[in-house]
Amino acid sequence: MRTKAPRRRTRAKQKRLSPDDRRKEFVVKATEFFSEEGFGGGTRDLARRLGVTQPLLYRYFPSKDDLIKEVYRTVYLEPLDTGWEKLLTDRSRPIRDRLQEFYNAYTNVIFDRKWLRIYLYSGLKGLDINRWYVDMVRDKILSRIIRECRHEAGFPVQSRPSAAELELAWVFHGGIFYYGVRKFIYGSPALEDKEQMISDALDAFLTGYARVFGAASELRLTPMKVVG
Amino acid sequence: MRTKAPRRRTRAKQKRLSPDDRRKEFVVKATEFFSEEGFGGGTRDLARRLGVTQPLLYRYFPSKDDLIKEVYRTVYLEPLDTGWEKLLTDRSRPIRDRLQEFYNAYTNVIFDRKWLRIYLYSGLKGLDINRWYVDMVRDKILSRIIRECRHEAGFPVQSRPSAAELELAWVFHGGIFYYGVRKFIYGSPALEDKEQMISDALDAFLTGYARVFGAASELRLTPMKVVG
DNA sequence: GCGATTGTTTATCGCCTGATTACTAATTAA
DNA sequence: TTAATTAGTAATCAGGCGATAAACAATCGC
Repeated sequence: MRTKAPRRRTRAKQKRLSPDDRRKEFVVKATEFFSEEGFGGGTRDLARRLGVTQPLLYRYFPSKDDLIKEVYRTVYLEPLDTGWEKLLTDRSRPIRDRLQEFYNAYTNVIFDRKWLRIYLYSGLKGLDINRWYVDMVRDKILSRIIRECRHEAGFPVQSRPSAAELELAWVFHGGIFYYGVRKFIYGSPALEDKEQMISDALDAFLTGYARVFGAASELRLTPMKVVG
Repeated sequence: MRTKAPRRRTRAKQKRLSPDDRRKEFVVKATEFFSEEGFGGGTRDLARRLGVTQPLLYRYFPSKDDLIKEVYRTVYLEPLDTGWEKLLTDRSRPIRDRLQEFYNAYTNVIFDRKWLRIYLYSGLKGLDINRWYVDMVRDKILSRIIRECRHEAGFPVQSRPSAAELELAWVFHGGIFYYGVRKFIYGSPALEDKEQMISDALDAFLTGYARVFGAASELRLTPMKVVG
């Protein structure tokens, strides 16, 4: 049916990239594609966006699902682990500075439309990788933050953070996370400079932590001090 | 298999409900179905779950999309507007009590697997109804909370809340919201009693608000009654 | 140059999807 | 009882899906 026979017409499409480059290009573009369309997006649409034909995808990935797994891998694992743990535990600096710098850096990574959308999609699918990520945040970030808070307050740090402490840290962390969701997924107008938001949230968290857990006893006491 | 026809072999499936009942049943079950499967879920699977055949859906809804719209409507609009605004602005009670009670009630509604999942799916789709909901939270809940905080602190309340104030309220609100996401979508173990979490988050928010925007001494942050 | 290798496309398969039509049978009114 | 109405089903359509096989064409070793 096509204008096939008469002229040679080398199709402009054919680029014949090296396998490695192709593969990387596929994963990068697939990440953009699936982050917008969801993982229900079709392989034909994806191929069209890539400027190649659909079966070519199957030369590089055995199945759509394998491609998706690679997308998860690059989204979740690649941008992580950039020395954040050391940053958080460097007690030569004030805890507030450390937390501000950490959350500046952390949000520079995750406050990205692609990242956030893929994260939410995978969360809705109930994927293991999502549970792994949540556990990682709890164990590598929040638990550490609480330990630093306890150290700052003169509490014993060898004991595990209490459920209530962890929960308050989660609310703080989740509140910051939700700022990104509002801005980059809901398209809500960003009401303020990101670092200012983090600074204010940090103030609230640190003073709140001191208020809720800063009583003399390590046992959970309801805050009894009535201010003024 | 009713006691109706002795021989006839009436198929057990046929129930012939009244149109109103059927329709309502369809919407309710469709909400459950789509909340789990996402809106990419198939009409045949939905029909199977309903115990009817797939074409019957099209007798009650012109298209799958119309059914989905009805699902949104019942999820978003039905459980809302239960006198929360009055609760928030009742200045005969301490602001902390009001906020605690409000968030207890609010989370009783939205901390529901169905609700949260549909909310997130619709957010990822970028639907108008989602933007409407976010605007509603901002204008009807957060702005009001800030106004009460300002009143409590002796600030002028006629001026609009500043962007920074609104942002701090969003972080607080989003942190609470994210608790529900963690618990009901990610299946993360709920670390603590919900109302205790709200109480602690409230302490952090109110203390933080006072620290960031005003003199802490002028805010009454803790409940009157002292819990042993 | 030439053949071998391999990146890329064309054509297609089987299955599933949303939606429609024509029929069946339960209910209602006379 | 009987005829009209309508809830519900069986059969099916056109199109899209993921995936495969075979044909084509760009590159590389020689």
